[in-house]
Amino acid sequence: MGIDTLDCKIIVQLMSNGRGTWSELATLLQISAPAVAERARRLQERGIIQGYAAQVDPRAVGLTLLAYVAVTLDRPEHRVGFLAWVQQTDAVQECHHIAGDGDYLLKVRCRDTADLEELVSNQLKGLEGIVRSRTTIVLSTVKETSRLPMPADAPERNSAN
Amino acid sequence: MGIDTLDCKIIVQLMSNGRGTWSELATLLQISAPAVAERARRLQERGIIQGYAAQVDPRAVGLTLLAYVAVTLDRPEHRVGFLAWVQQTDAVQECHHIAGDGDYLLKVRCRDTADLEELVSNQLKGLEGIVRSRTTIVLSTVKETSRLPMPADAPERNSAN
DNA sequence: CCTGAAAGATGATGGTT
DNA sequence: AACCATCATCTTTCAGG
Repeated sequence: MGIDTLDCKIIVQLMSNGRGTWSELATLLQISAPAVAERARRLQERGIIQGYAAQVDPRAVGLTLLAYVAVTLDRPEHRVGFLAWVQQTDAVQECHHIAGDGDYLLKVRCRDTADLEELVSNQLKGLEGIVRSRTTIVLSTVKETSRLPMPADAPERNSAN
Repeated sequence: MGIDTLDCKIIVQLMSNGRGTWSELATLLQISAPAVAERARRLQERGIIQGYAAQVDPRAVGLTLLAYVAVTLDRPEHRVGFLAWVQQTDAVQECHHIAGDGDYLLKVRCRDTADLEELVSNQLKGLEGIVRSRTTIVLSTVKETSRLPMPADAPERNSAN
């Protein structure tokens, strides 16, 4: 579970330029390219770096509608079916468990309100145990980044020089 | 504004394997590597692919707390200061405009409740024009992907074979 | 973690339909 | 106009230190 200063810098860099070459990073961090490659490989092996992804503009691929759906389940035994639906439904980008015993918050992306209606009114509300769902439509997105706050937030545990 | 079938396949692939080589993609799509590289380059040039990013496990870098904060502003003239704060604050990963005239939804990541308190009670509520803020703490995350739903959702406009 | 060499990927050029 | 093939250059990878 140790992440030193160098790992941190590698992570920060790869979060904003995930396709940069090891050589670039190497010159930036003043170490050799194989060292960077090895560290990046190990970070991924340890699950700290989970993967690399192209960041795509949703509107460019027809996904103009973004919404948050707060869902309330009545009983724990209905969770399984709900969670299975969440996993297999691509329009659901995120699902967070938020409250006492049956509240979830979904981030949903689709083309238009017709798609959203199909998703919420037909699919979601058709599941067992859905007590209530409140949908909040996003009018515009001011900021949306996958970069995690790291500068002063994650103090290094090892500072091996 | 045209995205054909090939572009779609490239996008889908790069969303789940953003560091794959052009050669790999080329053999997968049955075309040459330079063709893939050229298309990927143009997709990025057109802003459809906005960049590439390493996906990092937040908990591995000490970010164990995730929260959503719903903010209400009183007047439009206070928006500017608020939005500036949002942009410069790394802990705010997302900011969506959601309602009538002054409602925003923030996705906030930090280490613990102390950090969250500093962020919401000291920084956010210290801004001009903040009427109300309701914080929802996430207990656990069931699903969180940056992959956009594309399979049947974005029908190709050109299907040049 | 570094150096060096082999294997591979990228990027540019010219040619093809 | 888009794609393919080839070659020069750069990067990655693997050896050994």
